[in-house]
Amino acid sequence: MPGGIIQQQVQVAIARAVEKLKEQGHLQNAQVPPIVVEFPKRAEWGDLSSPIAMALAKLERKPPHVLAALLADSLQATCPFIEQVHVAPPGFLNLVIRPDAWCAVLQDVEDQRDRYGWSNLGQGKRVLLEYVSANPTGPLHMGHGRGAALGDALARLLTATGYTVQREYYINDAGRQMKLLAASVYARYCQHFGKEMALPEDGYWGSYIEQVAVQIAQQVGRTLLDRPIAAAQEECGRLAYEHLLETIRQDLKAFRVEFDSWFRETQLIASGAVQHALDMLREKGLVFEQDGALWFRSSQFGDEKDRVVCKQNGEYTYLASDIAYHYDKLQRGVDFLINIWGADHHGYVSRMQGAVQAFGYATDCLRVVLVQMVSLLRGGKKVDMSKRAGEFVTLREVLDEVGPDATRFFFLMRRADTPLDFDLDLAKTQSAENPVYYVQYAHARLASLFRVAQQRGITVPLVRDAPVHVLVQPEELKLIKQLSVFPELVETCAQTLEPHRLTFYLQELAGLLHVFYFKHRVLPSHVNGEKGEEGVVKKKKKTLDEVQGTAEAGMVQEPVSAEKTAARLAMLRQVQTVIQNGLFLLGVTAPESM
RNA sequence: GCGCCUGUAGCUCAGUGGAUAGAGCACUGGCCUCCGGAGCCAGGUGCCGCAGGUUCAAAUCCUGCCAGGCGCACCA
Repeated sequence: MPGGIIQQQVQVAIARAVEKLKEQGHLQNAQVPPIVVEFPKRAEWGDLSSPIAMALAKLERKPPHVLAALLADSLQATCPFIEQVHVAPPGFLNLVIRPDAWCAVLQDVEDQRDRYGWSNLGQGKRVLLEYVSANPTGPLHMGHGRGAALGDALARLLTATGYTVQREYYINDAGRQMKLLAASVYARYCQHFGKEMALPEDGYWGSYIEQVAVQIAQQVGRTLLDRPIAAAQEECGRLAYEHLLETIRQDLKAFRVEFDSWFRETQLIASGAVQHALDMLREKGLVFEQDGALWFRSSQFGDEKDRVVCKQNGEYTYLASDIAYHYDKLQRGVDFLINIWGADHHGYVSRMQGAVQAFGYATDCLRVVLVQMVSLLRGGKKVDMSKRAGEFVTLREVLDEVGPDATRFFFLMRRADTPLDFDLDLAKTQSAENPVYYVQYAHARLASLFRVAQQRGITVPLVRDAPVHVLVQPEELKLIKQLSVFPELVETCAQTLEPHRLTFYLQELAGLLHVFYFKHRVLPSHVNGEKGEEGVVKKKKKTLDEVQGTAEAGMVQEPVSAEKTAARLAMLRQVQTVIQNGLFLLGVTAPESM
């Protein structure tokens, strides 16, 4: 697993050292455990460390510190960029890297620019990513929004790591829910013209139903009033479906979430695909009749019990459609499927994986990401939402209130499988407390710095033209090290399907930048420039209290040479690139100014 | 009752076997004559739900229990 460019080199060096021990007969085992290289938790343990000796010790049944010492000697002797190697109990290898070696990271970022962090991990494997897939029976709510943000981020991450991604929205436009929608809208339509008509008891009560009914009334006038109820309802259903789906499309567009394909359940049924899928299962003996219904033997695949696929009344269940749908997806020549579902569907996972298996595919051809609930916080209190009464805050309302950037970032700040409290007030605040602004501000601040530099006639040099070896301050090295981890992080996010890690990474990176920026000057000061020399900023007498706030930083006394200015500008350009790349993968904009 | 998910600082949460477990918020006190103060610094808090086990090493893996959420339709 490729970490930063330095980590990779260290891994290679350790691997060579291990081979050498083998040749010298210190190791009996042919097997070499994975070579882990990581940042140690404490600065005094060096720049990088590896527990490799402990892993080897286990296989070799030798004391870890002995193996560690042997490896240390070998590394010390052969690796010019490793300044020192220490062995710490019980057998850690702690490495001090020559500070200027880290500059390779900056060159790496500059070479790859907006492709830094991208990789070919997926080797072009085809992934079909299905997300949102909300029923067209109402506007999108916050839960859908979370799924949308997650799906879009995953699509970006998977694309960036070398997968070929198709984004699909599955439209459940058949079945009971659509009938209820039709009846509900028809009732409101009739009521609009003063004709009495009761809403179905378990129908849709939301006020948006009335709005749709009014739209339909304007569209077709009174023409449906005289039609037989069944036909009129069907027509209402069709029109309502079109309106609601269009609303969903527009909401998603406003959220900057796009799909490559929209797949309709009714098409699946009409084409006979559902029947075909069930026939195939029947041939395998995985479908049987009982009590006048048709059942899928899902219990053979870890489900609690068998499930009905065709009801007594001859209609397919949603499961039948979904089985056919997943078969269809698998048949399209993809390597695996990813579904993003609401966590309330978790009981459904084993059934679908069963279906996948039933068709002869491995269970891991289908990965399901479950997304937990979203609650809205306003004024520190939860906003009541009753889906039954159709009273919930829609995604659109939140988008209008806080904008797509903050909304996306907030949805992605938590792991998918933990419930999310969405703090509306926090999402709207424009200060450091708001993580989105904190990160975006870092980007804008750099953009501003480069603008000022340009105004002063100072160009931002390329890394190869900059004296980057002068970057030795702790704040500088921390920044560079953080940049070096980015490609590995992107891969981890893609592999675990967990974009939230990226939000944490970006907050850390932004934090490191702000600290650096506070402590160190980049451009030559012109306050002191009255003497014509850039450099030392005037020291002012400080009280003890003030020293507490600013001291230790040492930034007030620091001279800014032309070299440092050039090196820092070159470095900060790369920081900006990585922030930009990271935000891009989350679908959040990187503003030049705010 | 069965299944899935979650229990980590006052709150919200990171931490895919490594060393003395972290961040943000909240609270307190500081820091702007110059590159964006939308920023920074300094203060402290933890039987990592509980109990066993595996391991040189466990918040992390296994088992059991406790608590919360969700699911257990011929609805989607």
